[in-house]
Amino acid sequence: MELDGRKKAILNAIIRNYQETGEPVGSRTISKLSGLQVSPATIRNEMSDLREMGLIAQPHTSAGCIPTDKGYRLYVDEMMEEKHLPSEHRSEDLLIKRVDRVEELLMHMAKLLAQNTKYASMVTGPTYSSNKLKFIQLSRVDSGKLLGVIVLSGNIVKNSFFDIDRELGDEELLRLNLLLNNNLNGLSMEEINLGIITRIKEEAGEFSGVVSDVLDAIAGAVAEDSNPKVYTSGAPNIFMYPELSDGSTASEIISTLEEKESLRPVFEDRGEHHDIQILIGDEIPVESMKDCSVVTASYELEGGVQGKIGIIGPKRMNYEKVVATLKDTMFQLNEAVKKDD
Amino acid sequence: MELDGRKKAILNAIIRNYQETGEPVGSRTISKLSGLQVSPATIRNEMSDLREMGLIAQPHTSAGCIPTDKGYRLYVDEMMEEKHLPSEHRSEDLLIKRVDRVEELLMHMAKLLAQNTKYASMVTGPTYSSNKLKFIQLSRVDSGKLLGVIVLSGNIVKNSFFDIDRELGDEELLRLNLLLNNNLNGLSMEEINLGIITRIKEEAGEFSGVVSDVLDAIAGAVAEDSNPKVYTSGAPNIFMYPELSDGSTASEIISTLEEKESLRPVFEDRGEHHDIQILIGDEIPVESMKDCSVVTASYELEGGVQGKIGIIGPKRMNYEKVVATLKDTMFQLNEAVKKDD
DNA sequence: TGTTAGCACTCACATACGACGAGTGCTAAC
DNA sequence: GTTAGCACTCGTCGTATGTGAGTGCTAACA
Repeated sequence: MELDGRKKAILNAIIRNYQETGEPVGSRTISKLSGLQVSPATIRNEMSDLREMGLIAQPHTSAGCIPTDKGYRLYVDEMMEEKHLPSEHRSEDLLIKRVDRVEELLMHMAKLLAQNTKYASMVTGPTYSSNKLKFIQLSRVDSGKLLGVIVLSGNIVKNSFFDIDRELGDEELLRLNLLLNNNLNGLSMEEINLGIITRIKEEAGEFSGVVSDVLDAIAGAVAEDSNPKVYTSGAPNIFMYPELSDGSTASEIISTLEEKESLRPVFEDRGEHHDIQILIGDEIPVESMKDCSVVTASYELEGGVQGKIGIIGPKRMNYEKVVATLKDTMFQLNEAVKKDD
Repeated sequence: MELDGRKKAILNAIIRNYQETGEPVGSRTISKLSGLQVSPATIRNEMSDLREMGLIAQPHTSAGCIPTDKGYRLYVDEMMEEKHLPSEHRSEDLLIKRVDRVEELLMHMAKLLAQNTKYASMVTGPTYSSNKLKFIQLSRVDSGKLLGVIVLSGNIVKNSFFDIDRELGDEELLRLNLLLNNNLNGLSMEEINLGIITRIKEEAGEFSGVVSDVLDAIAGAVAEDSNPKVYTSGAPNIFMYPELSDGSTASEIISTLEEKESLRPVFEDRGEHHDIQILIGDEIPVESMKDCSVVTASYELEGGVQGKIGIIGPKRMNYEKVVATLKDTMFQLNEAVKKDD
C-alpha cells in the first residue's frame, strides 16, 4: 500500500491534533480539521489503511487513533516543516549573557531550553580533548603547596594544588614556569608525548617530581572532560503531560534525569551525521525513556564539535518548535562564546 | 489534661507504626504492639484524650489515627532518643574521598545523604565572607586579557578574566602582583576598606583601572558566596512515600527542589540555636513543602559556621535516623576537609 | 475509678450494574 | 471513489450494595 497525499494529510492532522490535546483523535475531528472536503466515513477508510501500515494505532477498539513510533518517525523524516522561532522566544534567549565560567553558561542554557520548550532539557559539558594548552602557571600559596593554573584554548581554567617536598625559591619557580610554558604551550593533549615529557623532566632536574604532578593534573583535566558532566533542567515539566506523569513513569524519568550519568548513551551518535538527531520511543537507548522522544544537537564553542544539548519530552512533543529552539540555541551559544573570547 | 506515661507510650507507638506503614493505626494494633497490657478499648479511651489534646487526628471518622504536626513536634522535642548509626551505614559514608573542588565534595555529600536516608537532601555551598584573602595572581594569557586567580583561606580558588586597555610588560605585571599581595593578603573581606583601596590605586598609578577590576572580582566572588549555591539530590525518593507522590504534591516538591533558590528560606535560623533544626509541616517557610518535614544542620569547613545540609521527607520520616545521619555527615565532612587541607 | 466486653454505627473501598456517548466497521446506495 | 446509515464496541461515569476495619458508647466488672 502506498502513502498518497491524502493519507499524508490525514496522518499530519492526527499528529498535530494529538500533539495539542493528548487525546486519541477520531475521524469526525479530522474531517473538520484537516481541510480535506471529505466525510468522516472516508477518513475512516483511510485511517484503516494507515493503521494497517502501522503508522497509527487505537488505544482500544472504538477509540480514536494516536500515532505509533513508526508514524512519528515518518513525520519527522518526511513531513515536518522547518520552522522559525517567533521573535518573542528569541528575545528571551538573548538573556544569555557573559558568564565567566562555562559551567554556569551551560546550566543557564539548560534552564532556558527547558523554559522555552516546556520539556526537560539536558546539556553536556564540552570535551576539550582536541583543545590546546594555552598557559600554565605555578604559584606558591602556602609553604609546601603549589597552586597550578592551567588554561586551555577557549579560556577554560583548571586549578590544582600540588604538595611539594622541599621549598622552591622565586628564581626556581620562575624557571619552572618558563620551562613548562615553553615546552607545552600550543600543544593539544595528543601532542604531548613521552618524548616531550622526558625532555622536560630532564631539564627540570630535581623538580621532575613537580613536573610529573603537573602533567598528571593536565591529564586529569582532560580525563574529566572526555567524560564531561551532564546538566539537566526542567525535569518537573514532564508532569504537564498526563501520559508521562502517572506514578512510576514520572518517577523513572526524573530518576534518570537526576542520575545524569545514565543519560550519556542518549547523546551517542548513531551513524547518520546530522546536526539534529531525533530519537523516538524505543530508539532511545535508555530503558526508562521508552515513552519519550529525545532531540539532540551538537554545539561548538570554537571550531570542532564540542558538546551536546538535548530535549526530552513526550512522543507527541512539538518537534518543529524543539528543533527550531535547539538550532537557535546553538547559534546563540556560538555567538555568546565568541563575544566571551 | 496531662500527658502521663501511658499516653506517651501510646503516642510513641502510633508514631512508630505510622512511620513504617504510612497507614492510620488503630487501637487493636497498638494494644498488641505497644507492650502495654491493656485492651483495645482502654487504648481507645486514651486515644480519645490524645485527640482532644490535638496530638493525633483521624483522617475520617472510624479510621485509625495519625500524628498531627503538634504530635510530631512533641515527639521530636521530648520523646525522641539519640540514636547511633549502625556501622554499615557509616562505612558507606566513608566513601567521601579527597576531591579537589569543594563543589564536587558537596554534591557528593548530597548524594550520599539521599542514598543513606532515602529522602531528598540539600546542601548549601559555604559562605566565605569571614574568610581571608590568601593570594592573588595576575597573569597575561592573551594579549589584552589578564587572568586573575584569587585564593581564599580554605584554598578556595576563583578565576576571572580582565580586559585591559594597553599591554603590561613583565616588569609591570610583577610589580602589580606584589602591590596587590602586599596590601591585601591576610585581610578579610570586611577589612578591605576604602582607605586601603585608595592607597593601592594611588600606588598602581596608570594601572588603577586594572586594580578596580580586580577588586570588583574579589567583591564578586564574595557576593556569589554570600548567596551560596544550593545543591540537591534524591528528589525522586519522594515517590517512595504515597502521601507525597500523588500528582500535584510530588510535582510541586520536585519543582521546588529544582528551583534551588527557593530552598534558601528553609535554611534560615529560627531563634533557638541548636546544631540540628527540625521543621514540621507548616513550620517550613516554603509553601510547597507543607506536607513535609525538614531537618537541617550546619557544617564547618574550618573554624566558624560555614554551610548547611538538610533532609526533606514526609512528616513521618525517621527523625532519629535522619538526625544521626546528619550528625555523622557533619563529622565526616569536617574530617575530610581537615585531611584535604 | 480504671478496665473491659459488647454492640451499634461510620465510612472508605471494592464490586457490580446500567446508562451514556464517542467512535468505529460494515453495508448499501449514490 | 464517496457517503449516509446503523449496529456494535468499549471506556467512563454515576449509582447501588456489600464488606470490613475501626470507632464511640454503654454497661458490667474488679
